[in-house]
Amino acid sequence: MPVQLLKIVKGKPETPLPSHLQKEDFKHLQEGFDHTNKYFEGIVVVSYPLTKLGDGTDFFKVVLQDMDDFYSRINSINILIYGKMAEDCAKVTRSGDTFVVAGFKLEKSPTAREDGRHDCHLKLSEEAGSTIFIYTTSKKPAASKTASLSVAPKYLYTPLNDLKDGTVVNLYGIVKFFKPPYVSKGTDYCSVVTLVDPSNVKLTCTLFNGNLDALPKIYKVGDIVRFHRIKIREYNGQMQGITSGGFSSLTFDGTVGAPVVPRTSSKVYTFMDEEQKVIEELRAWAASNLSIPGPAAKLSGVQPMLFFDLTCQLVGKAKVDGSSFLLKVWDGTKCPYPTWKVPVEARDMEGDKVHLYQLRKLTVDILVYDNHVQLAKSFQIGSFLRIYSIHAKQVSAHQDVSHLEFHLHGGTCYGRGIGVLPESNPDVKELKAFLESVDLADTQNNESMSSLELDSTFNNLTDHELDLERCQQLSVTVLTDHQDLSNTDLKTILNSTAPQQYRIRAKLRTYKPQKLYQSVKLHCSKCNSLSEVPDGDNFDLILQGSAITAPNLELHNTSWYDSVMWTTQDQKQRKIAIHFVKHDEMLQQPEDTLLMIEGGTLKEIWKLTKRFKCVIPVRSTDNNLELLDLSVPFLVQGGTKYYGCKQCSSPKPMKSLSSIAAKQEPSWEPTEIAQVLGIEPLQYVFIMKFTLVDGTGALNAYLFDYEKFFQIPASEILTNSFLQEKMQMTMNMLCPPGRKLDDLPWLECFIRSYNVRNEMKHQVCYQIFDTTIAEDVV
DNA sequence: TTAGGATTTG
Repeated sequence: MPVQLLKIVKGKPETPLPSHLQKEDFKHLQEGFDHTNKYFEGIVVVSYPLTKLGDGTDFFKVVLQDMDDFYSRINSINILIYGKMAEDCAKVTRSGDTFVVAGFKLEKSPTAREDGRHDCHLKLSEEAGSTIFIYTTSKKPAASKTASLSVAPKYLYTPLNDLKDGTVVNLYGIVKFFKPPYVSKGTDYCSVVTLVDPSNVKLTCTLFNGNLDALPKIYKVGDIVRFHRIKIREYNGQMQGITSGGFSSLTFDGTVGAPVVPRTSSKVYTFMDEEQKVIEELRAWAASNLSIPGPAAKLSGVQPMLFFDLTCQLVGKAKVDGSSFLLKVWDGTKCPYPTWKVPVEARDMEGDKVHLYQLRKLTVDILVYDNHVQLAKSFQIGSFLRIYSIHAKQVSAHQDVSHLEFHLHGGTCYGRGIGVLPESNPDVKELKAFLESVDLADTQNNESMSSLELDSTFNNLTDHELDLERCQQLSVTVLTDHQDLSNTDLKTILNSTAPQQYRIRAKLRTYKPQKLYQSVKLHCSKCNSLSEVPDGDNFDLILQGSAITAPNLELHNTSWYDSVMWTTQDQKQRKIAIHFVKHDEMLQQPEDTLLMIEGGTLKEIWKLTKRFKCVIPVRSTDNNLELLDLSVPFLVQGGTKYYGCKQCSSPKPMKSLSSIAAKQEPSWEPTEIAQVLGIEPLQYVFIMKFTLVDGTGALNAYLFDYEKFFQIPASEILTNSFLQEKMQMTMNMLCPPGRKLDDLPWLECFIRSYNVRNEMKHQVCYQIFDTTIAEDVV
């Protein structure tokens, strides 16, 4: 029978397809392939009315969507059916049915350019010996002969590039932007969500509901949502989604490898293996195509003048005035800047007084305004909040002294708002564990409290003023050793022979370089050479050069790594191969995985380092995978590029890494990786020249510091704007711009003198050592 | 109905 309707039982056809038929891939529907005994399967996404051609032949056209590669740019194909077969099909076909077609004739499609579908179409007719099997999803059979059909309901999901005005659809999307639910000016809560999917089309949805719980539980950009029955409308020339009757949603964590557990308030929902597969596909697509922000900032990482999201616990709350409300929160870390305390009467502060006092040095005050007040009032003390787009406002109160204020301004621009996170949220679990581990005695003296001290919690103490005063009298640096030495004045040191060690008390009159990023160099501890940190342009050029050679397929998929390869769709048709190193024959979690990449660009490598633990750019030769030129990093981990010394390294092929992969718990430490690869690693170091004065004389001392002096790793400074800011603040504290010598703070340092001789001259130089910035300065 | 992404100016 040319057209057969098949009954579906438990998701499978009751009658199997004839065994001689084999499935044909969408991409193999090309001229030149033999399609005898092959079938193609797809879902009917469009069916046209039955028509008659000029010669009186019946004609029926449907569009089938390839479900194996649902998110390819081209994933649908025109099916043209003629004669009696057209008439039969037209009677029973419904959108969403699965069509299996065999015995078709393949031809170039004259409409491919205009309809964006497959460049071939399939022609079927009884005369040509074609067969069509239809798995119908319609509950109401279209023809009497199918009256016995029973099928599970099946949802059809529309890609975002295929949305039509006035329709109600089901869809999946990755959250690109969202406003957490807020109180609208009408009767409902409102949440605005912008989605994107692998068609690369965006859709902004405006969702209303009187019940906060009925809106999608989105916690961060990158979450994945499934919307059912969302209405599509055109607004300002673009498609827009809006809640319609029966709207429901599921939200999933967008992290690759995270459990696929839907967040929803619905008691009943469908979610099956197929849907799980879609979520996993979307996660994978997002991981390599979208830049999903990394972990949110902690209070210790707040950057002045910027906006940030904070996951925190509510410790106290208080009404301030009609348009603002105070939330006192903590996340277990200490903000490195002086922060303001909003003056509030103790009796107005809701929260556990003892807890508020104990945490007083770790809590920050966040003042929320206008539309956020109503929501803020409703939060329970102790609950976990995510506050989106807090403004870290830098306010100068006195000369050279500033503090940070945290405001959640009115309005909902940029997703500004507050959401309560459930205790089941992984970020909350992590935060709770961290808060429990915080040793309060570590950050403050945990003395017993008097009522007087309790009151002082709410006084507007300006800690930073006290800090400044301390800096005027005490030293802003401290010694880490040799406390028994007494001070020597600079004049005596200048008149002495080298080498010797001294303890000094001096002021920093000036320092070089003034542009702090210029102070970072690379140092080889073996040959003692110093070199500049290569710039990214050079990295990119070398990557481009290495991308010319195609990956060697013989080196793919070995016992210790799995490989994937693809070709870019741009004109260059660049081939990229990624080799994921396995452990115990298994792939590890992305955050534990080391991968090697061939043919990638700087941008692609950068994206991969956000997801994966280590990325090593490589190239293939006839026999081996090898490192690139040592002008580029031999390893990129987190934000840091690790370089090797060109003089002291003897690079080995990448297979040397397999010895680390085989270890019990490979930690992928850069030094260990360097060692097995024959690389002498270069270390990032700060090199600065301090001009020190003490009233008896002036001398230049070099600072050579990996981390100890500034308590900032030199390896991280170039990629971390917070650390740059912190270092600048430290230097401003050591040497405040525009101050008279009298007003400069004292530094206590150890210096050592040493001789530098060449043929022409002899010089005594000085180097600072065993000295660090005082804890309360940084 | 409400909002329709695109930082307050406290």
